[in-house]
Amino acid sequence: MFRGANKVTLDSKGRLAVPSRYRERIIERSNGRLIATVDRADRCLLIYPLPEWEEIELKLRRLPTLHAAARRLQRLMIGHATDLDLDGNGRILIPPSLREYAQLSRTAMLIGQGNRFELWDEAQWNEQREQWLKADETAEELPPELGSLSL
Amino acid sequence: MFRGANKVTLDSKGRLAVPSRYRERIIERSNGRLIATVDRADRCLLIYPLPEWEEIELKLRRLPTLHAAARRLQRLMIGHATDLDLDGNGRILIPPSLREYAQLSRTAMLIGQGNRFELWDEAQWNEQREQWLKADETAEELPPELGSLSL
DNA sequence: AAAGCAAGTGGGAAAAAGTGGGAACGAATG
DNA sequence: CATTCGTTCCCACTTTTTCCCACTTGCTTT
Repeated sequence: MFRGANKVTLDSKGRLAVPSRYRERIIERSNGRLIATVDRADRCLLIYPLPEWEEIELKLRRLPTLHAAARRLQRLMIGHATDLDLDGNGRILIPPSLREYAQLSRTAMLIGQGNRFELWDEAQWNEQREQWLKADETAEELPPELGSLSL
Repeated sequence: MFRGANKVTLDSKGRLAVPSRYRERIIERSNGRLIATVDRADRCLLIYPLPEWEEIELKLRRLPTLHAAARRLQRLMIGHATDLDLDGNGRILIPPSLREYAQLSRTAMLIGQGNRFELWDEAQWNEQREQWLKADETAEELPPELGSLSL
């Protein structure tokens, strides 16, 4: 699975070199085919190997179409899902609309998150991280699954 | 299936170039025949490959005719359903009545939603999207399928 | 410390996609 | 019956995208 935080650069055409240590795994898992979509809560992108995404898309499509919140989720996630293929140099091309959504400038962070990556603009990633660290978790109400978590 | 958000333009004759990555699939699925109709809730159009639409029409027609809401849905959806054929250049012609309904200007967004597309005026799509993102989902009543969804 | 290799970066050329205009065909009306 | 309006089909141009090649940078090894 994917782990770790990587500083990456988007060139003038919007291309992003996937760190080489992930490439082999991506190619064997999905023949280099990835899907990027938007994150609902944060201004970042989610990048899945195609088979992982297909499972998620199936779950989303089974939700009731007449339910407003479900429809919103479908529109955001399936509506923004875009195919990205690794090119001959191990790069992917982030299309302008997604680049805009995540407010990506030249330097970005590619974060391994298990079955997917998250792609953040570097500045926003750093800012968010500081905020997460500051938040005093003990003061908050934790859902039961979290309270019993042992790290 | 269809995914992704595409900026498209309607020319002065009302023609819309379907992004090439979808064309092959549309042609093999329905020989280039599409059906457009109106969305019940939002000012946008729904565009289905003919076979997909036929299933939906069947479902709609099976709804109880005496139920007022069902009757409304039938009248709106079946009543506005219009044949659209891909022309030699991969374009479809959006008829004036549908263009009006969705308040389509020159630039529009074609959104893949699994078995169909949605066609929005660009400005309205952007506006709606911002609202959806602002909406705090956690504050709402989510159906059980949504609450346990793991993305 | 230098050389070699691997990874990352940039640019250019070829191909494909998108756009607009015009001509031909058909229908409708005077 | 002729003319005009509207629609459809087709061709040509422009823009965008994709693919490929070459250079740079930084690490590793000797």
